[in-house]
Parts: sequence; structure tokens; C-alpha cells
Amino acid sequence: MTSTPRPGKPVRGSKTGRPIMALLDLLGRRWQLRIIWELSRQPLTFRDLQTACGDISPTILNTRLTELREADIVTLTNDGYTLTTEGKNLLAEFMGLHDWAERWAKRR
Amino acid sequence: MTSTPRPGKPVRGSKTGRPIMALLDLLGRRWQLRIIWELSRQPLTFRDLQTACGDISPTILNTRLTELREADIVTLTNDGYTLTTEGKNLLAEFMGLHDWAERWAKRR
DNA sequence: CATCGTTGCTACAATAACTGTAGCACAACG
DNA sequence: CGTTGTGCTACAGTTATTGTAGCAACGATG
Repeated sequence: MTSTPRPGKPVRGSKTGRPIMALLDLLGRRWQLRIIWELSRQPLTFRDLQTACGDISPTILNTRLTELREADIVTLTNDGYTLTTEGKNLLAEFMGLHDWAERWAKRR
Repeated sequence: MTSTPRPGKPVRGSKTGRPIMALLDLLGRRWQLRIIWELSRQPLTFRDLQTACGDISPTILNTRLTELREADIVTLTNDGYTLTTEGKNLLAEFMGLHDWAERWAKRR
């Protein structure tokens, strides 16, 4: 099994250890962007998150959540899985994706 | 083979056709973020892009490039693969990822 | 205090995605 | 015409992801 990418460590496609490479590897894994997106509105339990992602397999959901927790993007609280402060900062960076997608839809 | 996600069409994990879901599916595929990132500085030929991504397999590179071209994010010019105007707009949305990654590196 | 619903999560076999190597077709150059 | 560089395809092997089943722990309810 592939491990969680970390800044300073080689990742798939880059041996330099540059932080951005670790982040791109992490976010480029299937469901990763979607999971962060679904948590942007409110915390969700494991099962609600599973449902929100269209019945994603629990195996891969847990793998992704472990990675996000190791990167301090997500944490598990009494309310369920929640974006950390840094997770919210990260989300803010690509919040504009929504508007881009809407324009994409209109262009075609 | 999975097809290119399009706004208005069901994608993996979402049957609603919402544009953001199509975009998250598209960008969530392996190498997709990295490819856009590598093209942010300057246009690259197929082979230079392959090298820039750490000798990514040409099979998957071509698949990803086809998807990016179908989404009008990337185009092939005489200078090589280039971000379109919309591609640059999209890049701008997550340009802040670099700074986030740098802070991530310092936190640990 | 037994039972029920809900939680987070794991096991495991099946399938789909990705990789790595080889090499083709085309064009420009000398 | 040989060499170099281009975009790309074929295909077998490996890895990642899926789908189903189900476990253990907890709190509420009867």
C-alpha cells in the first residue's frame, strides 16, 4: 500500500521532497478532493461521508481519511469528521473551483 | 476505460450532473493536478512533460492530456502542450496550494 | 440487562486504473 | 538516406480501487 505523502520525502513522480509535490500527490488520489469538498459545509460521520460521496467503498474512504488526518487536514471529533484550521485554509485555496466549473458548464 | 467527465453528465460518485462534481472527478485523477502544475511555467512537449512528471508512463500521460484537451484546459500548439485561457484561470484557483504546502512543511 | 441502531472500521476477492518497456509513424535536419 | 525529435499506441504486469460482508464498541430503549 502506498503511504501518505509528506513534505521532505520523495513521492510518486518526484524525488526532490518539495512540499508542493507531496501535496499534489496527496490531493491527486481518488476521492481526496471530493472528500474535502463534502466536509466544507459541515462535519460528517464516516457513514454520512460515505453516502455523500455516492456510496464510496469504506475501504478506500478509510484510507483517504487516514491520509488526510496524517496531513492534519481533517480530524475526527464528536460531531464526526471535520476540517482542521489548516484544512479550511486549504479548502479556501480551491474554493474558486466551483465558479470555474459553472463557467465550464456554460461554455459547452 | 473511463471517459472524460463533463458538466451535465453523471460522474463517478455523483449522478446529479453538477459541474463541480465533473471537475472534482477530472482533477482527482492521478497526475492531473501535477500536469497542470508543470505547465504553469511554460509550454512543454509531450516528452518534456513526461520527464517533468518523473517519467510518467506515456500511456497515462496521453490519457490525461486527452481529458484536459476535451475540457479545454490544455491545448497542443507549436510550442508544445499549453494551458488555455481557461486553463490558466483554473490554475489561478489553486495557485495558493504552493504556499499552503510550504507552511505544511514548516509545521512538521 | 437484553436488544436494537449507530458508530468507525477491517477482510478479502474481483475489477479497473496505472505502469514500464518497446516500438511505430511522421517530420525536420544534415 | 541516416539521425534526431516529435506525438503517440500496444500490451503484459502490477497496483489501486471497488463491493460485499461483517465485526467490535457505544448509547439508547424496552
